[in-house]
Amino acid sequence: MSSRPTIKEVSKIAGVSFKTVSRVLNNEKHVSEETRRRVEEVVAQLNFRPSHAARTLAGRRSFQVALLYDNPSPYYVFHIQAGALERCHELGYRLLMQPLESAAPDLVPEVMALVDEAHLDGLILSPPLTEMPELIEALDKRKLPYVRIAPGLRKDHGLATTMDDVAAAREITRHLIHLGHRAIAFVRGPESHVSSADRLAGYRQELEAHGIAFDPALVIAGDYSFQSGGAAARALFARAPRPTAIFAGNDDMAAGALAAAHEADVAVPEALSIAGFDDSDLARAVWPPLTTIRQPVRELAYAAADLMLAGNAITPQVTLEHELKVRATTGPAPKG
Amino acid sequence: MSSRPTIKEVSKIAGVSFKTVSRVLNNEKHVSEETRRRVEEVVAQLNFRPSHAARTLAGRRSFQVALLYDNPSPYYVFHIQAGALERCHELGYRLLMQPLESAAPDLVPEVMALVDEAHLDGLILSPPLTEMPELIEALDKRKLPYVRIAPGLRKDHGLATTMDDVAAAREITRHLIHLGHRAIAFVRGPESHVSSADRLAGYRQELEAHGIAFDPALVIAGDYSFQSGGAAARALFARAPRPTAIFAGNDDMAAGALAAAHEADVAVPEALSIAGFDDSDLARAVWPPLTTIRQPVRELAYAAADLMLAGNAITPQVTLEHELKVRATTGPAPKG
DNA sequence: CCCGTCGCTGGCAGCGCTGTCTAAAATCAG
DNA sequence: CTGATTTTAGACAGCGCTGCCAGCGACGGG
Repeated sequence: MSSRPTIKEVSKIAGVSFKTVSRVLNNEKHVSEETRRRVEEVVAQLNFRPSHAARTLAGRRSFQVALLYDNPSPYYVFHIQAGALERCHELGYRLLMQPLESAAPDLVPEVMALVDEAHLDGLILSPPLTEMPELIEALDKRKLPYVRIAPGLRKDHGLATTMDDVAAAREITRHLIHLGHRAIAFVRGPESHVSSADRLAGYRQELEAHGIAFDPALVIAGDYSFQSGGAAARALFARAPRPTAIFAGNDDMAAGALAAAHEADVAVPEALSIAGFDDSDLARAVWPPLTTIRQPVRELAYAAADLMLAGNAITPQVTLEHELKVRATTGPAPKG
Repeated sequence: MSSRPTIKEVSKIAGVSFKTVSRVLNNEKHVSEETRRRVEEVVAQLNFRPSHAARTLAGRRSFQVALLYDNPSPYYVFHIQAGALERCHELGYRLLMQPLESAAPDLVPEVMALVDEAHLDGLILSPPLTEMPELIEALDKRKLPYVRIAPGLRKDHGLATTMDDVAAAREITRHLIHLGHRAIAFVRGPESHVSSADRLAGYRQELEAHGIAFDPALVIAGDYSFQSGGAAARALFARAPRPTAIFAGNDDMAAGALAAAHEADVAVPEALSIAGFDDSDLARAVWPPLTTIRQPVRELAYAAADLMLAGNAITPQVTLEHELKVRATTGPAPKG
């Protein structure tokens, strides 16, 4: 570990006080153009980067935020990470990825310890951590800035980026209805995610808007996993008459249902239509490719970081557009 | 942002000097049992966590390492992250996830700037960053500790965790040969990953060990993406006679080939066997589920962090076991 | 022509710890 | 029981920055 240059060495070479170098680094005013240029030259020449630890210790900001997650989906985590990382990087912030167990009894103290230890300037919460009342409360009490990615947004509370799950679910349900389906099953996600409830609500609303009675027996509980999608489909296949379409609350479960259909020799989409939600990598990798809703995961995270670190207070909530992706797992309802 | 407790407050309550608290926190000796207990009590009671920034600045260690990656696969990144994060957490280290572009001209200065800025204690490199000579050289010169995850290991240079790609590729090729396949195509990955070359070598070796001539025409270039797997399969389907098996260098490409087979109405595994490599989430999500090699991605990363932060110098290289997962995309070669 | 103001710059304390040195108490050898 | 050593503890500097305050020359209003 060779010795790294410090701000003092830079100042010596540039022939100014080290305080002036600090000003240049922090883009403060009251530095003449001439001086600024000279300092910047030396900084570039030495490839100098100020010590993050020292700035954190001396200043009131750490330029460090954490993204809290508790999600088993590689796809989801990878993309929110990418989006948040990008915006943080652009704004000169560092991002700590922090997996957590939302059910752990010491969740709040754990988070607080992390905040203290790292002097965090803010927190980005992803589902289901967006829905932990004790956490939100503790954050508010501590006046710690935070954004929530894709929460239910029932109470429009604090900074958040989201998409309209209800509208999206209605859209894909409508797509199915327009194809002639009437017996449409819904595989819901875990209770802990408000998105599951929202998608269920959208499904139900659209059904009723078309005069189709909502049938609770057609709603099967899943947990957003591939396995649970397969199990749900198998349960549905055991019924007569079989529903002609399955709308799964996410792509993993839809892929599970699709695999179950293949296994049971149910032709998709001829005998059964399947729709997912998320447009994860999986949606394009299975056969036939899944009809689904594109959720702008990466953009949601990018906007979240932006909102917290560079946002104006005028628009505390940002809603991003989803998009119905009609692919090959949905088709006209079979006759009869 | 309420005020966090400091080491001085802890020391005041415990009735010792703050230096003694520091000793307890760092598990140094020369502290009486009695004193240690008392201090630990106060620490727990206040939920005190020492300021990472201050320790970094004052000490010679930052308890901070970064995991460098340049990989488009959510699955891969998610799992190395999980493994590395777990071991780092256990050892009291913080992990920075740092995406990078391995082809960028300023890769080395970028990394060095990161190291300086964060006072990093070490680096975990994942493919293809494990194979950048300038990076390795710069790291060596700076005497910065690093581990490489799954490099080629041709020159056994420095710390590394790896698996035997050659042997694994031989194994799965053997499985295909035992099923009666003779015309086995191979879809290779990008040049930048040594794993592609290793897997190709294993494929070739096993072929020749069974007296099957290696046919360069049966090797199609891919880039580890789903698309490239599909393209390779379509190119193969245009040939007569068609190979009876395709061994793809990773699961994404295998899934692409599988989708192409479905599209072209080629029955898998009856008319065509397909094998992948990695045992990613995808392998179980497609239909039929893929025969593949389980690569212990998470364990590789866990071991890497362990090697660098807690390892002994005696075993600088760790090789982890792979496992052949025979699922449903491979079957007896069609007669004819 | 003096004093207030503004733009630019430097001086200095201090953020919360660790490293090192030193002092006091406890332990041990002879 | 004395001198040497070890264990335990505190004092203090200083890591590399930022925040705050002071200084200094230029400029302008009265």
